[in-house]
Amino acid sequence: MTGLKRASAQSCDRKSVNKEVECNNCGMYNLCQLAGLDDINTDVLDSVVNRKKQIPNGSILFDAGEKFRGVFAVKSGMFKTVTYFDDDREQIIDFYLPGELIGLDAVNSDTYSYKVVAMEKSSICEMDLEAIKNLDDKFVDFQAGLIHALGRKVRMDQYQAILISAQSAEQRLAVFLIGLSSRFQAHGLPAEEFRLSILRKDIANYLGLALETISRMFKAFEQQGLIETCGRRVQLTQYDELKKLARLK
Amino acid sequence: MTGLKRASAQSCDRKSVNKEVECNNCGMYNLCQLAGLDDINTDVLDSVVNRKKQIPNGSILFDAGEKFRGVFAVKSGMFKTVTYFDDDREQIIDFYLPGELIGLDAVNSDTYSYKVVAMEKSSICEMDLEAIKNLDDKFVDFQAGLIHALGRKVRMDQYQAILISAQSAEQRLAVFLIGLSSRFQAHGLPAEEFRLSILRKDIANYLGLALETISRMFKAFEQQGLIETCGRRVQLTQYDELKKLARLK
DNA sequence: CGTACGCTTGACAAGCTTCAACATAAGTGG
DNA sequence: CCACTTATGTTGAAGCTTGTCAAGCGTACG
Repeated sequence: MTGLKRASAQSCDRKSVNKEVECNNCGMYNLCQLAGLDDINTDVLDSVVNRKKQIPNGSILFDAGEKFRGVFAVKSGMFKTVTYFDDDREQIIDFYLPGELIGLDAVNSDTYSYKVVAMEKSSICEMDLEAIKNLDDKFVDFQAGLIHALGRKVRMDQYQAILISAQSAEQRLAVFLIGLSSRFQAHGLPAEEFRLSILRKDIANYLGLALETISRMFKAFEQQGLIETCGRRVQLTQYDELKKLARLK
Repeated sequence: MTGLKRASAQSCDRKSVNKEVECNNCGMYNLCQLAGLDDINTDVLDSVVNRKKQIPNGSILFDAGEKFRGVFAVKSGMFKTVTYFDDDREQIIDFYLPGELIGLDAVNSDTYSYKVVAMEKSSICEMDLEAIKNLDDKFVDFQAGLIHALGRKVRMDQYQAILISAQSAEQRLAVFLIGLSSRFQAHGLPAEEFRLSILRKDIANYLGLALETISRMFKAFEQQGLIETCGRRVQLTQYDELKKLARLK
């Protein structure tokens, strides 16, 4: 028997962590360049970007209503954005993977509009937008970069939204996994095997399903040979079949 | 018996049309101002904005893959954005109401990424972004306006996405109606009574439910006295109760 | 080693989809 | 303006999917 899952008592690389994103694969890279550095390693950048700050698991990067203080790129780990219903039940808005930008939508407003929580030991780069305004002549191009990034964010969110509203639990979970996979790939990380740091509870919350349904679906996918799991590790062993389930082009 | 619904054979204002948005309530107003006019009625604007162009029902404003040619504001009527699954089933991404901006996310990319269809006789204002680049000194501020608008779009879409993924059909439809209502209100249009130009089929598609379920939910809401309907007209007779169902703050 | 948390599994009930038939409204051509 | 046709919406019955509740297991961590 090959693959991740052996006898359940046997060990596997459960504790493994997803790799961090390379600068040139990061969603902030373009903005970093536009901020004025030709060589990403020069010290010039350090006046604008606070690099690879460590964020412990469970800590809050920022909360709804906090004053805007910059845009963040996930360097490693994973975050979730959260809001609340009238009865204070938590609702997950979005997950953020390495290479993705957090807080973009708050750029020209005063405050952030949601809470951001680290879902594991993570690291981030923080870009100080005030500092960038001082780079006068380059500011127009930097803004154009922001607009481009925001456009991508809108399209990505809409795409995700469609998917979450799929009719069957099977389709929703398939779409969710394919989505994660392609997002890892988009930032140069392994697409068919990764650590899924998201709890069943949070997947269920995000997809609007019961946690038990998620559990059963994972089992069903494994039995169909679509995926293999080992602790938090997930391997998409039949990517194309899973994609067919998701009904995506 | 008061209200919209009388005996079913009786007539009511079925053909009524939603009002058009006033310029100063339109999502494009800020951009129009930033484009350089202090008085919205001056001819200066006409070099940049093609105003109140009529769009017949069912016609395509632009299609996925078409070259970017500007941003649109809905002046009157309603549009839907659409994409397709692998089996060419249509999937609705979003609806656009008077005062809302279409195509913002395509600004610094080459092409549009979805199809936009008029759902009734409508009118739009089109803003030519190339022409705006000529307003050099004002361009930085204009871009800032774009960034602000994009941020709002991201937050609105995320908000909607959360809602659509609500667990029960009842909650989804409640959320959908409240959402429409607040969007009409946001642009100075009547919030508690409006023409719902969206077909059951399209609501179902958008919410990820069967159209029969939508039909039954509408009936249930009417029987609970939450809404009254007459043809395409909808009146939210107990807004607060409906909002409670939607579980929104 | 024990406790807390996350995950799995089973049984049952509720909710939703599907299919089919019908009703109503809108559109078309004489 | 009416008869016809098509599109849209409603309703009922049956069956499947999913949620809920409850119990138990595995894993992580102090």
